Amino acid sequence: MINYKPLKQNFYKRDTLTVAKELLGKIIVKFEKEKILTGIIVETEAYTGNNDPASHSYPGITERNRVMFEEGGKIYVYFVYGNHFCFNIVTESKGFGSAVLIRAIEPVEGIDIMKKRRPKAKVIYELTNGPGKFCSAFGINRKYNGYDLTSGSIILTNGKTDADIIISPRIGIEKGNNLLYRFFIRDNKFVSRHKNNKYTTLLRKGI
DNA sequence: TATTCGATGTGCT
DNA sequence: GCACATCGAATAC
Repeated sequence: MINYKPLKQNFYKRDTLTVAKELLGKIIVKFEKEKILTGIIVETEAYTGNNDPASHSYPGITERNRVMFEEGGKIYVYFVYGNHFCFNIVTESKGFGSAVLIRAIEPVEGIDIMKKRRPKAKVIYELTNGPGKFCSAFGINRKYNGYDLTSGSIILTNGKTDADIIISPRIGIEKGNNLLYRFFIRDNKFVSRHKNNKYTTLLRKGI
């Protein structure tokens, strides 16, 4: 088994849009009892502390969004639509109120476990091509809220960085639709499907 | 294949 | 009481 080296906290304590973009291609690793789950991050969304009306942090600190205001490198998990969890990575400095939502990953290790947790998935990409699906496949729930990504049972590590990326409006929100805060890897079949691709912009990663 | 819609729990007004 | 960073079944074509 590979000895994964966690990204350090200074990776997360930067501008949220930069972190959201650079998270593409990174590997998420979850250590379970005698098992390991890994996957490549292929789709993210930024939720900033800069006058972003769609961000949970927008109204200020509450019991739910408290972790968003902590220092970059923490996990923010919340429950949504009565059924699903969403996994976010807190960014920037303490008090800032910002995070990146992980919307989709490409499974690498532990696919047998993911299939057991998502028996309805007919093809591999249905295991993790959406924020709720990813959390279900990885067994992520509210107990991970507030976890430290640099020293716990979930870490990120370096992966590929040479793919093209696409920027678009965020999915499933009403407010802040004008902001191009969604990032995903071009032509990757694990990206969550959605209708409007007409506002997307193509960029080469690293610019 | 594309679009609509119901289920569901919790945070916040 | 209502909105909600979703999913998947049902419906319409």
